[in-house]
Amino acid sequence: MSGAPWRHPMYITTTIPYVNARPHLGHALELVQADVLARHHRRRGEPVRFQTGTDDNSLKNVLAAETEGVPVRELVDRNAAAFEGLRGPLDLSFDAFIRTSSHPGHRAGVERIWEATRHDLYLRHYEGLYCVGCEQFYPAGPCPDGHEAPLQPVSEQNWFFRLSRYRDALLDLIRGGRLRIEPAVRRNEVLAFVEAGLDDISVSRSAARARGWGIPVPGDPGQVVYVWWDALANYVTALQGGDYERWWVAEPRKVHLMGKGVIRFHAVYWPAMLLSAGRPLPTGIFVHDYLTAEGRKISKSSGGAADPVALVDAYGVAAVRWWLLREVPRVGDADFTEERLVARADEDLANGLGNLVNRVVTMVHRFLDGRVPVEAREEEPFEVDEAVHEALEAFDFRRAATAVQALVEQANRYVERTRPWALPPAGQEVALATLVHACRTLAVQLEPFLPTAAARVAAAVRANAEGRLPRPEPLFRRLAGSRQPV
RNA sequence: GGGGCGGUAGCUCAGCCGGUCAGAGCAUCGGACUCAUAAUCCGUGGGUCGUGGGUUCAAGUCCCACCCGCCCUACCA
Repeated sequence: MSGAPWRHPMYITTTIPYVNARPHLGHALELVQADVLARHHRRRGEPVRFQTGTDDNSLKNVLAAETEGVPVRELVDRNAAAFEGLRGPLDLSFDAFIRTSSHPGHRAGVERIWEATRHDLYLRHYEGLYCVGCEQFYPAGPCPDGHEAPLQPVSEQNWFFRLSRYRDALLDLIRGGRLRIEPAVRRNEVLAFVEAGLDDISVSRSAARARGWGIPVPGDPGQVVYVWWDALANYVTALQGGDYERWWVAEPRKVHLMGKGVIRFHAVYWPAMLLSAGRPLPTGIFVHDYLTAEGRKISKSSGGAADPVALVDAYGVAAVRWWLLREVPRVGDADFTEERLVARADEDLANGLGNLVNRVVTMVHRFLDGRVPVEAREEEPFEVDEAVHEALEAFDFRRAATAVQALVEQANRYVERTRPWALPPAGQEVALATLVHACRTLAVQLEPFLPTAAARVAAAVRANAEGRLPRPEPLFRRLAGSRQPV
């Protein structure tokens, strides 16, 4: 047996948003969180698949296209491209981007799952009030979410799924921890919901009402598959060939990230669907809360303040990612303001990290002719690896980012304590070698959070062929006062 | 209607099983330093821990009621 430790593979997904509009900061939050997890686990040597994408088949897309007066295909393509285009500006490292309307294996995959759950499907005549906004039926109006569109009276034959029979199995899974739901508040919510008893759910819609958009029900072309049934399946349909075995069956960790609004679909419907189909289940569900922007709910009308690309253009990707990671609590909504973004970036990145690297490198040049005597290093405990790992295991991105920031503060205190400029040459070597080491550690620790900035830090403290550090240059400019609000 | 979460210094928040838990960061004020992006480091002030009861030798920390904000769920017609 080889002594190499086994590295637990990890499959990380975000939800696939419907694309009736361009992405906003809330989408960026989920993507960046997933990205941090992906990079963190890759760094630990674990195989990672990080997948995201778009739900193209939602009826809301059809309605948005009608409102705009453009073909659905065109609107969906355009907005899906905007989501995929987040990759560059936000420094995302997803391995796969699935679009439910065009992924080569998706439709066939949905059809297979449909067949596999057929023993739990039955036709039932249904009359009810349908809210287009929620894509859901309600016994009576008005729509609890306050969608403006009036509820439509609908009378049709639909396919129903015997969700009711999975109550006990779901409770066992969640209580037993095989399906981990974080934070605990959300877990309790799901348990309460399931304990109260589950009704069978409708999993198809008439094709006419869906304007022919979506995936036809196998053997019943008059119906299309309920969009959630379709969308949830992406987590497995995107896994083609051996990928399905590798990332879904061979017991990797499988973690779904999502906003609190869609927890029921992921923690109840989706596991039940998989149980019915005889397929393996996800192992973890992490639920984040919502963002508001300048005190208001984020919506299409809230304007540029919530446009992640505009924010990156104005302030840089480091500032945007850092705000999302350092200021958003694990539990509870968070209010985004440009003021907070600027303050946090200047405080932590410019005055903290950037200034630290700059002062260290400057001293190396002034006192040591740019050379770093590595063997002289003092064993300062600049260790945060464990703290970061523990925080990320708990999906506590803020605690993890704070742990990295603590290293910056530690190093700055070390400078004040040792005062290298007042030391004799031998002492300067020790102090500066120690500090350069701290900066290199920082570059490593920062990578999952701010990959590009981390690379700049690494380059700033990397010796060239002659063993010299590059000339110091500011790594982060101060943002306060330097930019017009978005 | 039922269930749950939150209400702690000006601001954002930590405080798990009750006893240095009255804290951190920012902001304010004072000091130090000069290597650095007028950056950094040290220290100070400030709070009846939502309200009112209760349990206890001892309660932000447990119990009850109420007020405020929010979430989930249901629909009592």
